[in-house]
Amino acid sequence: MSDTSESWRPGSFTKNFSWGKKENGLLKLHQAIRVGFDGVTEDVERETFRNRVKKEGLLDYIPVNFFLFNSSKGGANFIIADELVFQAINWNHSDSFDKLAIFAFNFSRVGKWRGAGPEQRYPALWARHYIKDRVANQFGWDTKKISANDIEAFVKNDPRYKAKTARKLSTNLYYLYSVSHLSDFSTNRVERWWVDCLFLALDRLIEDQKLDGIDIDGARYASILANSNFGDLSGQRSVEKDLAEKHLIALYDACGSRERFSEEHVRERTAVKIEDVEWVLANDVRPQGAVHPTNPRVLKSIPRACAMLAKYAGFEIIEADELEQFDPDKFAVERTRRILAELREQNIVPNMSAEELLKLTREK
DNA sequence: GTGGAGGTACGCGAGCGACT
DNA sequence: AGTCGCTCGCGTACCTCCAC
Repeated sequence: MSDTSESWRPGSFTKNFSWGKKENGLLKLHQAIRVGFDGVTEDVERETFRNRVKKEGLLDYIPVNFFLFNSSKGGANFIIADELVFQAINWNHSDSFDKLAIFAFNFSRVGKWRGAGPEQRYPALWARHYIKDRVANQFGWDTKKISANDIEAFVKNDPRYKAKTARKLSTNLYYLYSVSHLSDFSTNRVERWWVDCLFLALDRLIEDQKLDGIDIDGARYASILANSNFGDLSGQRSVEKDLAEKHLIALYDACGSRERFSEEHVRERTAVKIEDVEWVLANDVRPQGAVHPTNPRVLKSIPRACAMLAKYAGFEIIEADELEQFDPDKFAVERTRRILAELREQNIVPNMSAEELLKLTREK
């Protein structure tokens, strides 16, 4: 994807979406994914996905050509099960889903399928660059500066934009940004949707390379993520996010990257990584949360089977019920209390004064 | 001005026959 | 057997028009 050879094409983005009421956000995309995958987080044939979705009178092109990832196996075209699909299937529609989805759109890597032109693999480069070059780098994520006119001026003035018209594309994109809460990307805190974006970006980057016959191993996850402009595309950058990134990459790798959705793979992986593990079949099939002890905002929803692997990677597990109304501050307080109680139980008492301790920490 | 419906032109690739 | 070139159909890209 070098800059000089890039060609920005609108594709069917100048077509109308019928997203419905503005307050519903990207609900129709959420519905299309659930219907297209028939509620199962497993790769599905593109043809099957489209037929299911069309039968329900839902959108088809826009989801498959802009939001999801296409790959082929044995000559057939598939839509792969990735983080966006996992979130759509396991949680009801929410603002968080919309933010993850709009990130996927801006990330603009949707793979290949039979009959697709080469530029369709990166279908929304105009959006990707608008976010990275204009919104992140020029506006510093002051999203109030985004408007249809600004988008139009941006694409029209770029020689890489190759289409006869720009108005419809600009109004469509502006509409999409306003309904999907892009304005929340200005936060410098780590939030649930951002954590999901990171997993999604890795899913897509790895699959994109796989299309060219390149396998990416865990040691390269950090560098491919950095080269993909994930930082700029996922919102305001911050130290908290940079620190979280390291832990999340480790978690992603530990859970087996995209294999995390296959219980069979996770089971084998767990047996290899952890000795004497006892596999307990749970009645509850809902995903769980993995929290990093250094920052309870680093909370990732993971398939239930991955719990052991997440623990192995240094995360703590929280139950599906807790996940819904998880409060990071409360978690931090309770965790400290628990650790102190454990220390007390083991008769471990401080042998220095508070003043001495403070002096020690200041010198570090 | 903007979202939505419908329409059409066009390009790509599958399929097939002709020729080497 | 391999490859070249042509046709055809489908999917896609983009347009116009309409309602509000």
